[in-house]
Amino acid sequence: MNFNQAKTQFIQTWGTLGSEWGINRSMAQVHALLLISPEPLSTENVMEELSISRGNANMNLRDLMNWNLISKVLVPGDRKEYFEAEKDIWEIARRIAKERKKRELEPVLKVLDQLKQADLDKSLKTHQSFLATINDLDDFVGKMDKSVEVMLKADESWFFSTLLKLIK
Amino acid sequence: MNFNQAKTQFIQTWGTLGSEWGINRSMAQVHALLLISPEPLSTENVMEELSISRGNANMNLRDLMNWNLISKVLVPGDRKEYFEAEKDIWEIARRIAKERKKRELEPVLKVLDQLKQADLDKSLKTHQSFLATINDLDDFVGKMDKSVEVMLKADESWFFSTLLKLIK
DNA sequence: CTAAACTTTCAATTATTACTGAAAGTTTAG
DNA sequence: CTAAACTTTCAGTAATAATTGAAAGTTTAG
Repeated sequence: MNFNQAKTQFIQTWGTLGSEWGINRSMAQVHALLLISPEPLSTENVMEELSISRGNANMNLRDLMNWNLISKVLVPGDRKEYFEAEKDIWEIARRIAKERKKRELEPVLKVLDQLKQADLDKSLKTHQSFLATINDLDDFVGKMDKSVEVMLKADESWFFSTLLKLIK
Repeated sequence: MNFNQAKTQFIQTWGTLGSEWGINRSMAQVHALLLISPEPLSTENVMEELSISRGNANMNLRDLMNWNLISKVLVPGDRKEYFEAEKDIWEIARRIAKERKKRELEPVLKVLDQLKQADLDKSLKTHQSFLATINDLDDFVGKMDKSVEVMLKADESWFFSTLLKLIK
């Protein structure tokens, strides 16, 4: 396998993985492209490399900025904007975890807490069962949330070594 | 908020969360419905409760079986099939983690390992950068994979207490 | 065996999500 | 100031994913 094949397959694979995890395929591909690029790339570069439109490239670059996964780079003497990706995988994982916690975990926790307040008749089996599930989930999601906090504060080697040395 | 409102909102919320994580909305809703139901439900029950078609109900119930999240229950004297969900949230999390590991993590690891073999010219910056990213990712995804293994072997209280007591 | 009860399949349709490209908006060099 | 260089927006279109419902398949009671 030569470089271009490998590069294409990497971008492809990352795109597929992304879409399996609810991330827009193109966004994941743009990210992959920037991850392996030694130099910052312009919108045009991205358009060409991935054969996508200007609008698409622009939107996904903007989204990646909102996820804190890439940043703008100014090249002196050039009016174009260039983009480069954070390359530290652990840092990437933390930023993704942070965003998903904020966007998904926290809202769900809020809903679960509200549902606990619903006025139920505890003599009914259906209501009991509902409450039990909600309570269990709230507890679990709360622990997940806290775990992500731990991860956000931790450094990589500590985090994995704590986790992994216990497998033996 | 009364029971039916709470129930509807829970099913709704779970469906939304599911689709944010790459899981079909209906499948997540069927799962939510079964999670809070004190009794096993038939395909007809599911169709009525969620106002979905027979085909849709059947497919999603089958998928949930493939994910090991629900199982068939036989009710004596009844030819219909009934379904009940695993209710232990930690067990649910383990089964989901197990499946996603198998379906998504492992294939990606395999690709990354192949990409490491690509024949590259290490004097080129682009190739160096590619290889560095692939290596870092492979390492990281490998650790994630191992962490899931730890989780699969662990029991809940141990797992979270190990993780959480270190936040202080 | 066979007809009723039930489950599964899948082509056609509908809903959702993503993408394009041209126009509008913004910035800056001169 | 203004025209060129660049970025953003968004209505229309295309691609993808999910759903329906009727027909085909399967099982079992009698």
